Amino acid sequence: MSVAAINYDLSMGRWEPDARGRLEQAALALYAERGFEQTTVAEIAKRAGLTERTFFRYFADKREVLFWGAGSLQEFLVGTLASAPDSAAPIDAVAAALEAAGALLQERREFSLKRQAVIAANTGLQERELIKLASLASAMAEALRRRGVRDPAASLTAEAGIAVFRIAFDRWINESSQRDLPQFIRESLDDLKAVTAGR
Amino acid sequence: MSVAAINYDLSMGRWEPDARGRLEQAALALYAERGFEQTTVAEIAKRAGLTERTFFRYFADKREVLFWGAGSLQEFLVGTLASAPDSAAPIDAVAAALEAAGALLQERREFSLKRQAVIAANTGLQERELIKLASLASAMAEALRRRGVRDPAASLTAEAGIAVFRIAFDRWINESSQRDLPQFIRESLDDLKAVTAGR
DNA sequence: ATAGTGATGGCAGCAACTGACATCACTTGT
DNA sequence: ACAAGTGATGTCAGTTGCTGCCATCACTAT
Repeated sequence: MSVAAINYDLSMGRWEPDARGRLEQAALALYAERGFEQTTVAEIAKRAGLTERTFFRYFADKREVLFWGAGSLQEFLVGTLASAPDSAAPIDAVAAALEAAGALLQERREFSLKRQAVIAANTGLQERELIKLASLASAMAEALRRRGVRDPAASLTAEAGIAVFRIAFDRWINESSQRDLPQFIRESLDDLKAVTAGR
Repeated sequence: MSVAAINYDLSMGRWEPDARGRLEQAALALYAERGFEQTTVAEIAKRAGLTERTFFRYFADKREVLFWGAGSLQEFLVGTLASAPDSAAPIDAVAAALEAAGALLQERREFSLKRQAVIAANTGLQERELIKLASLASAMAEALRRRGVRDPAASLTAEAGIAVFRIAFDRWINESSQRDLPQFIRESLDDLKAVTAGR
């Protein structure tokens, strides 16, 4: 293992900044190299210059380290949704928020590719991703309710939005074409509208 | 603990029939009584008159014991979808299959209530449920493709169907009204159609 | 009877995760 | 400058989920 592959060095003591970030980087690198199951938490911690116990202070479990960004993504979506014009139909407000979020994700395509490859290789990680998406749906449904949308429409709109996002994201990751993620989202929404219209 | 609460007796040797069923019943009972995390696999096995090692021969992990039925549900859905008339629009064929499956679930409402209460109390179990639903969606998408539906439409239709089912099932479980689950599904689909039409 | 077969038990071991407590680096008040 | 305080980290022991390996049991076929 080359020294360059390690993201700490011996001159670091305790209290080196950004322990969480170092753990995230170390985990993603190791999961990508050897696979999720073949990586122990102790190895991640060691690579980050910390101990296993400290890992579990930052992340609830071995999987969560890949999903720390979900929180800020959720905040962004809810915020964008809340500031949409009142005139927008709920489904379009949701789509607009997802497109904006997609534009952000797009800026880190390399990272997204690497991360998704790791997740795709392990069912436990897929489970975690699904519950994060479900959490996003709940948060968006709540934001819609604050806009006066009633249930079940609010929940259905949010769930439909997440379905659209999932399909669009999947195509963005797996198709070599360099098209825009927001563009994929728009197209998927149009497809959903066609499909639910019985076409 | 009363003797009646135990689903084996000392006259049983090895080779008593339906080990899997006994494990399922024991697990659901214990998860409902003390909660999922407070129940050890050893306790489940003991209650079923077996050992921990045997539990893991029947179920891949402690959560899976609650989801054994998902396989047959998936077969049923795919079969029903495959035998829908060619004239039916994809979304309506999916809805019809889901309604038929809902009619089956309805026959065991007590069991469904108990099981959902256990799942609702634990995020790990919710994760597992989500991936089972995602698997259902994949299987339905594949069935649609065999009907000639192309791909983003097939995936989107299946995902939308699962979203409809989730919302309908949730209402069926949590609303005291004794309305039909298939009826909830129809209504949720209508809501989705309205919502995606921009209303 | 004997050998074979499939289900089960027993045991050792690893890794994920947790609680309790010690220790260190840095800050604050005086 | 020094002591007390604070928050992040280390250390260690323990539980539990889960797996591999081999022995054992009940039953079946020849």
